[in-house]
Amino acid sequence: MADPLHTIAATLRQAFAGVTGLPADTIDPVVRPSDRADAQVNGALALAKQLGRNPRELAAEVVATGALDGVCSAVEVAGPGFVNLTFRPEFLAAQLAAAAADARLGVRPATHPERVVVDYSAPNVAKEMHVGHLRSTVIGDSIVRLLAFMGHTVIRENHIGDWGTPFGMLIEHYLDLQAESGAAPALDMANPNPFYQAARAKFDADDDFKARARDRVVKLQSFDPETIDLWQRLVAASSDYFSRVYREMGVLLTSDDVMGESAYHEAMPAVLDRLSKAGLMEVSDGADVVFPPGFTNREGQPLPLIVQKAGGGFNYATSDLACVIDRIERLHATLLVYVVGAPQAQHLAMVFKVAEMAGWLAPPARAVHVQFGSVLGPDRKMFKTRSGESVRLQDLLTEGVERATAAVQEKNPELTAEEQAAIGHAVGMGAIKYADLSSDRVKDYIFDWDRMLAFDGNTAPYLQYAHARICSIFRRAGTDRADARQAPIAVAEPQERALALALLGFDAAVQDTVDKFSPHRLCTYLFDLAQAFTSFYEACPVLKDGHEATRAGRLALCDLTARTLATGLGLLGIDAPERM
RNA sequence: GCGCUCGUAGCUCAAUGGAUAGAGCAUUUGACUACGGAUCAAAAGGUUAGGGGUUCGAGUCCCUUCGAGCGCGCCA
Repeated sequence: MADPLHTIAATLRQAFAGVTGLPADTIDPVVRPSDRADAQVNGALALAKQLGRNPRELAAEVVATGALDGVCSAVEVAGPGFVNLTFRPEFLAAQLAAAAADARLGVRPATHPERVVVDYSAPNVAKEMHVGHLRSTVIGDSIVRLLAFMGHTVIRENHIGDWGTPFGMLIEHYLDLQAESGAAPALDMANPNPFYQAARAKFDADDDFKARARDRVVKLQSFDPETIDLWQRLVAASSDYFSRVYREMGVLLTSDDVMGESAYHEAMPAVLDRLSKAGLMEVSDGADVVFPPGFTNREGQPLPLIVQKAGGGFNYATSDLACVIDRIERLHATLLVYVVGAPQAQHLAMVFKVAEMAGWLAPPARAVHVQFGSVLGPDRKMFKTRSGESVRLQDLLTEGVERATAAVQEKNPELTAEEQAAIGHAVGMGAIKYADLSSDRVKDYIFDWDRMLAFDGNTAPYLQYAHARICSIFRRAGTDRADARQAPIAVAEPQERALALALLGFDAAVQDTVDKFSPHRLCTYLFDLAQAFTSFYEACPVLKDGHEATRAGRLALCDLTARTLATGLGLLGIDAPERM
């Protein structure tokens, strides 16, 4: 184990058990980072309370066992019963060596690997990908990478909006265009709004068109071959476009991950059947519904989840339930992760509740709504263009890359245009993603180009710069990175010590991030690490130091820092260029 | 009306129930013939929206008031 806190917690659990007589597996020694020492132990306070003892005495008894003498140079009881720990440099060096030798950099894999479905992005066919899809895509992608890194089997699913009543009018409009031009219309899914809005306008204005559109929906839902073919063209065009955007973003989703609403269409009757057999179905105002407990409407009456509309059609609740069944019974997932905006919280809670009531979602299987807030403009309202339209995702990405590329050109005029473009892409995309990931996802955040692209502060460019500087040291040193990491690391200077402690916190940071599905925790960690590195960089010369052992040890420290930064950024879906 | 989420420095944000609430930006003061200054060192900045409660200990948990955003039966 490369995490000293984790290593020490195991030791202390035994020590507390010996002193208190309690079973070790019920004891949490509560070992935490501290600004007063390398770490602090808080477990004595709670245990003393539980046993009716004096916490300082209990803490002193644990210290007196000498369990920590091998790893700590100072152990002292302070305040009401805290224990402050100072690690021995040799202990830190050994932990660093373990991390450096580990391809996972000390991050422990999951003790119980699972099959996990992550549902994210979910744009709509024949509609724009806009800023509203940014968060689901970026957060979801990071969660996919984190879960996979932990050793879970991750199944990505892109639940695109490819089914439902709008397709009647879209297909009829498509046919109108075809009849007018005499050829298959070109579908520009990078700019689908004119197409969608023209269809919508006809639908609203023209009763005849409206009737055709409704008729077409019926044909679609009964799998009329000609209609399916037309529908397929729309879906394929959009899906191709989505894939292009994902490639540009460096997001893992591909067309193979598409599991749109249409994929569950055939499974929906069985949902009703099974709900009926489970005795959960009721009829309310002509619709078939389930009343999950704990939900009420405006009038304080029980709120139903409608699974079949009064007219006989299904809705998204039905398809979401079919989706739960599919993920559990076909894919054998035990964890369903929904990376969906906060406004869907009640809907998803009701779907999960009904799935539990029906027995589909039963332990160990469970569903988690990884919800997130909105992207706001500088006015603190929903981020819109000046003309009040939603911001196209593509435009946002392009602008970010352009701004970053301009900065790279200014700072590095000596690089080739190709190199500048590649670095600009990494920095611009990284800045956008990092801005989205670095604040608590449940809160809204304000979109601000200047702040996210700043080279100071908690930004992607700052982290990327720290990484690039280390790469620069190795270019200059002419030392092979893999050789450099073999050298023993001495922890002598305060900045070396601070950097060492930061590096050894990687495991805890990743575990915490995954447990809470909160990428901002990893961001905070990486920023702290980068700051510890730059302080070290200022204070501790690597190549200029005269002693060979010091130089080798510091190079090893640099290598581990660079790998930790690159790996951490990678878990966020962000590239770490070697120069910038 | 009910429900969910939020309210922390001038601004943008952190803080698994642990000691003195931390960063960054902006402001002020230092360090440049630089292992890459896209940097570093430091100062200043707070009644954690208000009020109760639980706890050895509360920004965090519970209740309540105020404020903001989003939901609340046949769109998805």
